[in-house]
Amino acid sequence: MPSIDQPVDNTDDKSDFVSDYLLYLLAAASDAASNQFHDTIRKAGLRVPEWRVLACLYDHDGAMITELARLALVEQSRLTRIILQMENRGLVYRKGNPQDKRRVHVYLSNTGRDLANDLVAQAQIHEATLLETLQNSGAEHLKPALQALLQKLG
Amino acid sequence: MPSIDQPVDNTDDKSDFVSDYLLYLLAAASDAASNQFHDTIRKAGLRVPEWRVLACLYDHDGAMITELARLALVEQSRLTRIILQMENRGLVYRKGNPQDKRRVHVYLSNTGRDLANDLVAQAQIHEATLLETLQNSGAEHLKPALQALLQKLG
DNA sequence: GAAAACAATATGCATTTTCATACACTTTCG
DNA sequence: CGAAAGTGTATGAAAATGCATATTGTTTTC
Repeated sequence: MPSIDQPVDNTDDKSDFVSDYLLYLLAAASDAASNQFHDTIRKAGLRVPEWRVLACLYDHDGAMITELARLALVEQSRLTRIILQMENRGLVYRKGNPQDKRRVHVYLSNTGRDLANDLVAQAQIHEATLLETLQNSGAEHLKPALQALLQKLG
Repeated sequence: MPSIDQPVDNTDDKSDFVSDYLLYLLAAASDAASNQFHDTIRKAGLRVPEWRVLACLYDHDGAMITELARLALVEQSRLTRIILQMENRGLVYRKGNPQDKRRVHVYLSNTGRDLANDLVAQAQIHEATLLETLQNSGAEHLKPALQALLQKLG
């Protein structure tokens, strides 16, 4: 038990603004919930944006760079480089579109697909556990509300 | 109307996994909602993490570096550098704790406080507008559910 | 059917970010 | 007390990031 301590604030409860500010709550909740799973990601040898790309490709194999950037919530030039790295690691491959030679489509390799399957399964387990933890906390409203928000803002 | 186009997917609706994955919904919703306001931030000459720090200090003036890092959702060594920059710009100042000389407390300067007041006011307006847009979308459940989540995971 | 406008991806470069760890100080404990 | 363990902040260096823009290809317009 520290003695000299009279910290400015050791809980968050005195706050006025941020603790009731929607944009903060969204960021903080995303952060808190995701961090739990990010250890799993890193143990699989991936960084978070790479996992996001893998998960998006799981649903949208063959997506274009631009689509994928939007889906995975990363800026395009950054995605280009992430994809190059993932290609070097054999997780994905790129293929030009012969109809429109500007376009580059990205596909999961077999290795990449195995990894994606594995991590998606783990993500679903983690999610189930998380939702269980959140029982009686209004968590049942969470997904629909978030989906509606995305709908309206998308 | 493009003709040669048979894109893999131009809406998000075919997806299986991510579009119903809580961690993705949280990240995407946070992203979508925040991006709206981030223009305001940049027009004020701040980058997003600086605004977060300012907002946290608005509530917790005098917080320690470590506390502030946790509140503002940034890694400690990064916060140290953000604070140094903000100090150089005259937005905040640092003050050692005489009782515990390891600790550094961060305070809003007058300039910083003015800016914080201004931006917090704008944030609240933006939030009100956003919530209005989200009427009948279950938005009224959003804050409580997020707060509960943070409570349980904090 | 050119020229201009637009679109998709890549890249150069300055800056930021991360990670590990150093450093200074404090608390604990034998 | 004094060594060891623990905390809080800073920093060096490698890597990632963002921004503006180049490059290449496509659509539109006249």
